[in-house]
Amino acid sequence: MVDPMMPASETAYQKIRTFILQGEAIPGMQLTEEKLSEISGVSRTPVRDAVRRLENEMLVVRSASKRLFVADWSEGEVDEMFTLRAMLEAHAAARAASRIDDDTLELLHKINTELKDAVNQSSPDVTSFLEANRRFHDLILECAQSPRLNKLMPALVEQPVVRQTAHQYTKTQLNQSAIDHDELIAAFTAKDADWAKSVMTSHIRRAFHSFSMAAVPKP
Amino acid sequence: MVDPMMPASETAYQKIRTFILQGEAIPGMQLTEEKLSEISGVSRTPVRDAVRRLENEMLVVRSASKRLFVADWSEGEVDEMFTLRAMLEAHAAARAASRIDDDTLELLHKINTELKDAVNQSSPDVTSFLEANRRFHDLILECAQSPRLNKLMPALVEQPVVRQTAHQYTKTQLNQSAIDHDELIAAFTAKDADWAKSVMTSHIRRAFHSFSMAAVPKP
DNA sequence: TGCACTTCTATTGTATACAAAATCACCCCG
DNA sequence: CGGGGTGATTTTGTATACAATAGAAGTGCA
Repeated sequence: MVDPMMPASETAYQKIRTFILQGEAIPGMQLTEEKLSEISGVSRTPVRDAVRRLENEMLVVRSASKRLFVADWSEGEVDEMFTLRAMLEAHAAARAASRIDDDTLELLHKINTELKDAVNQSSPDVTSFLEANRRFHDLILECAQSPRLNKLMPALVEQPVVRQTAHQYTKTQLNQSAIDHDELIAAFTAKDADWAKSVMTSHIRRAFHSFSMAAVPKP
Repeated sequence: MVDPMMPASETAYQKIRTFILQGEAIPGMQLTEEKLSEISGVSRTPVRDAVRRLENEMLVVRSASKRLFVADWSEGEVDEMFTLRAMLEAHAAARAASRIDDDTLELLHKINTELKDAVNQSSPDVTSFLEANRRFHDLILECAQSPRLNKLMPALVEQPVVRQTAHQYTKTQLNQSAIDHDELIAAFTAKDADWAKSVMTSHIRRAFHSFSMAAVPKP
């Protein structure tokens, strides 16, 4: 599936990223460049390139003495992340509403159908759900045609804690995402920027509260 | 003033950044790693580190074939940059309003006094103005205590076009900034997040329109 | 002339060796 | 037993050489 002749720095980026997102890495643990080059099978030079990218996504952090660690956030930081993501994705949705074309609308519909299929299994296929969800949001971002927004978003999505708790979501919660997406498509079809913006804001904030409940279940 | 034992990658970062921001670099011109290592006096390895940082600030861009160029934006992109900056800095101001302490308030006041001094010369000292302005906004950002916001902001400030047109601002426009800052301080003193947010939004959007007029003077 | 193909050159990518810096462990002295 | 320093070890930083790739410039053939 992946390009076998991928540059080493890209290999390193993907391997390390997966290592962190899949939860093999413990938040706060140290990552030496040496160790990372073993994990990814390339030398330290491309590893350092990969690490710079991961630093910008805030998946790894650097201590004052330049040592690397797997990121670890407080509850407040996760909250702030969702807040910022809601602001920026809502803005993206508003821009997309003004710029969207019929082909893109159709594609969004197709992706959301796949998302629904992933949910409507006897036990929902969370991996496929996350994959379809990512593609849905990425397409909107692309449609917003804002290079700067594209640069900023990676620092606000795909965080390990969030990914891991996704498996605890109920079918009802996953279905609500599909319903939100349908309403977004309706707003896009009407080319109503305000509507799209509002729906996206609700969508992200609801995701945050679903996450909070899954992460810290009340007894 | 600068640390003489600065790491080479930091030297490279500052030299290249200055090279671009001071307008010695022409938007769209190619930057080879070789050339950059000559400019900064270090080898290509630390240059590559520096370039990664500059890429995130979108001061340099990479073509599909990985060649580097000085960034060059359309009017629409500058507009979008100010819009995003207004959103995020307003959010930062709101957070800061809830968290600010007396020492920080006093410091903000002191910085704004320096800013006013820079403006109230027979011919305003634009360099000092920009310096004080930067410190004022940086302090608010720090006070917002959001690591993520801190990571995002560098991609939205200090753009070459903006810096260069700053020298064309009228004394009235520069003074208006000082007045905005005073009102921000008032909002912070009252710990009124909404007020702070509104003032910051107006402040950034006014700056955008001042910039537009300076950049594209109407006959 | 136009256009494919091939060589050459410019530029980025990677590995490795060594330098610098930070951390750690230990020992000595009080 | 504690504190401070000192040497060893780990880790990051830098330079350099070479490999791989993209772009440019020719070259020959129709």
